[in-house]
Amino acid sequence: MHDLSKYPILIEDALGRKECITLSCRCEVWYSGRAEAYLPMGDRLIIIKEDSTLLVHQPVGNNPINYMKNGSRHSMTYNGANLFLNSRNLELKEFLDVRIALVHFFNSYKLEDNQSIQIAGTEKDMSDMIYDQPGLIEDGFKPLSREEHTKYGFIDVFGYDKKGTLTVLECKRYVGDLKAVTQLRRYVEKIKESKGIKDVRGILACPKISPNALKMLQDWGYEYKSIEPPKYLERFNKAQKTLDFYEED
Amino acid sequence: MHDLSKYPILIEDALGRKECITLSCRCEVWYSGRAEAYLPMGDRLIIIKEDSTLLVHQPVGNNPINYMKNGSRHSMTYNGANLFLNSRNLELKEFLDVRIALVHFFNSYKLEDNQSIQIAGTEKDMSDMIYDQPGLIEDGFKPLSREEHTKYGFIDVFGYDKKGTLTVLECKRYVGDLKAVTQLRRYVEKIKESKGIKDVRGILACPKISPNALKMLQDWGYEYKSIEPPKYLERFNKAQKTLDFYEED
DNA sequence: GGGGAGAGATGCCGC
DNA sequence: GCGGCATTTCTCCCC
Repeated sequence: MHDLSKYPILIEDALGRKECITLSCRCEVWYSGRAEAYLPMGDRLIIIKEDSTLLVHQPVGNNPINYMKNGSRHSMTYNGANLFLNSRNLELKEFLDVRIALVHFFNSYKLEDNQSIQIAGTEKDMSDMIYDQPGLIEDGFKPLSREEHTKYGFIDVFGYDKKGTLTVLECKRYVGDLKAVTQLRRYVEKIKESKGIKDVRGILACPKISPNALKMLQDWGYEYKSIEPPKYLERFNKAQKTLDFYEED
Repeated sequence: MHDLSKYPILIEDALGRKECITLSCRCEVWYSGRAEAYLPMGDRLIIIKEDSTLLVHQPVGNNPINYMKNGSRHSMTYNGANLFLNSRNLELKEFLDVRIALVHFFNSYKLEDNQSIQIAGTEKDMSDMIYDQPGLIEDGFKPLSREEHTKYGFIDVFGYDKKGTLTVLECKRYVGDLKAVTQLRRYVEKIKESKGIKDVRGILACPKISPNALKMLQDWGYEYKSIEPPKYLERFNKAQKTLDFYEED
């Protein structure tokens, strides 16, 4: 591990074979691009993926402390004392430089994975649920078709209430905040302007709402409807993730 | 590598020693919590950090495809055919389950790092720059305070122009968009209301602005000022990252 | 702990 | 490519 001279060729070979590289090392990092950053010497885990994505992870925390997006070019050199990992993305004008003083471990391996994740419980699922069960908003609410929905851009749901008043709905899957209210306001005003109608209702549909957001909402004459986002996969998950399932498999 | 029975104890020991774990394996993943998700079988890199953060990375892409935040508990079991990595965070009501069919490599190592990153070129730097050099906005502009906190949010910079008109400034470090304009509008309206003044200017300061955002800004009588965010560390970086620097070191 | 807003946000879909 | 917006956003700061 302490002979650093072998790593430039190991890295080059692994990059050529499009392997996933993991490098645990003591290093310092400079970044220049959308901002300027410097990270003093410490132990980190560096990952280079087959698409040339580069991640530098500290030993704590969710997010990489430094990174380069896919499309970057990486090269490693050795100067007799340190390894230097230089990454650059000329299109994005981003540069990342790592000085490596010590390597704790190195591995590279070709990963085979062409699967995509399936997710339920998003804001899209929520607006779909409201389309299918408009009574969740209120009796007599009639959403317009999805085609017209797309025609008006980014409005989650809109339709007519039982009195025939045009109604704009903004869905949030978690706590409705000030931004959600201003977003709703913008859509209502856009609809008023484009349709030439003065009487348009605005409803914010979310499981919770912050106190300030509720006040602003009411000040502007809009409404809040408490709605839980759907979680379609829940039963599927519970059935699949029991150990019994796999023992039979 | 193909004897999976050893991994539960290896993982347990590594977790006990607060080492950083990297596990490259073929697996499928279930997540239940803020949403519901399922990821079919494929090769991934799993990382468990000393603070119990867990990341599942596919061989491409910037972000983890699944993850658990720090504060989660992890355990691994073996049923004679597969390994099961179960993570749960009871406080956040989040659950992640991994079925591992094959291990490509495993490593754990204690990482020592108590350094923090230094960043320049953020929005805060931008409002500081304007506060220090108010002439960047226009001649005679006099900033009163930074980050004025109001009940409807906080304002980056506000002050008086040379004619004595109260002026609200919203700074964005990149392209100003519709959200930035509605944010500025919200602040201006709040100031008008709380101070009881009708004549308040609103200026959006950013290097670029989207066409729709500019139109909305002008429709409402606000202004756009092109300002580049500062990059204080740039010279420092250029000096430090040359190889000569380290050869002398 | 909740609220509000930035982020080197990222990623997705639309035009 | 840009624009607009959701995100299992994450993170920070402040109340």
